[in-house]
Amino acid sequence: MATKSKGRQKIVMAKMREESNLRVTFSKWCSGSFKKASELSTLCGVEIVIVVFSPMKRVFSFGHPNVEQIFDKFIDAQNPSPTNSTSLQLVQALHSARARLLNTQLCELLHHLEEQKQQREEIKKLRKQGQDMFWWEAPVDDLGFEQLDMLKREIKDQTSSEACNDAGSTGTRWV
Amino acid sequence: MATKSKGRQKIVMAKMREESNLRVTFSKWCSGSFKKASELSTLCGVEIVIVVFSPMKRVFSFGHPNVEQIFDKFIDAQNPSPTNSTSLQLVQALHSARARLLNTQLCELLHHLEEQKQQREEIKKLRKQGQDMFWWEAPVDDLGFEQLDMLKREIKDQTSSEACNDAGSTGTRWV
DNA sequence: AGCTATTGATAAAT
DNA sequence: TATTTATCAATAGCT
Repeated sequence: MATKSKGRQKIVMAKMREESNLRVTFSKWCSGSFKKASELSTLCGVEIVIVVFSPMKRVFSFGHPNVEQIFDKFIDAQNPSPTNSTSLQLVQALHSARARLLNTQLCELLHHLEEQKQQREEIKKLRKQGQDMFWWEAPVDDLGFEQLDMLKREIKDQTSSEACNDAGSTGTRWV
Repeated sequence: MATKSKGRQKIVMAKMREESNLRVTFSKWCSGSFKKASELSTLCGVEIVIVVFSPMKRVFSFGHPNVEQIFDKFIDAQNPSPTNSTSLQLVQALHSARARLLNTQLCELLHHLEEQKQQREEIKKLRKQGQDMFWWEAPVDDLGFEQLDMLKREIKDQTSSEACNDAGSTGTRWV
């Protein structure tokens, strides 16, 4: 009898036109990306954080092992003492990304950005259609305003006093 | 004649013992992870940021297209007006990660963390050896204290007033 | 930093 | 939107 499937087929690296496939593809690639990050973390014993804004513009992320710190930090809402500087580290990292791009990727990045300006506008149209959500779009529990406000204050504390010391002690640098 | 290579071999998903391979593996997997993120961004037209702390504890990152915004933001150091909320979005993302882990990954994550406590201690030892650096360890230019202080103030502005509005307008939510 | 033989990831179909 | 299948893509071990 005939084959049950054509198997994986080569695809063009461009914005997917089929909106129905877009959701499935995002789900698969997002999962795959997180898995790869997890494995990189395991193999090399390094810390990694990924943040993705889904096609539905919901923020989705993976982190290891720092997410655990943040988890502990906010699950213990009774004790809002800023003991780590994860948020600050992220800002540092993004900052360093600037320097890295300067050295190696700026031209390439700008090229990609040029190509995708139109594509982003298509996304806005798609978003308006209000599709049913997949698992990765599922809503999560709200913390409310008290926790939000606490988070704000926490960030302020971290960025105002012990920032440099924390950065130094972990071997990271402001670039 | 015999084959030129054994080809890819299966590996155990655990901290690599050979320190010499660790560097190469990190380089390969880091590149692969960034490439995958780039492709996810292209295929699905989504924004993605990756931050990795290398075995040498240097921060390394990839972002698309947000890095460009941050690039512009800090390259234009003469004009410290906070016009976007990228840093805030990152904090939101990490916060949402907490809820996601609650739902699906907490047990698995804690299991991994348990396994890797010893491994992280080995990393500290390795770090002290002061190895030669690979390309991904190359130093980047420093910005100095003025820019650092500006960054701090920028974050404060973003987290103190327009946070909720920004989150709402972009479709993201505090979880 | 390049080469292959393999393993691993995933597009299409169910 | 989970599984299965047939491919494509990433990379471990060498050089």
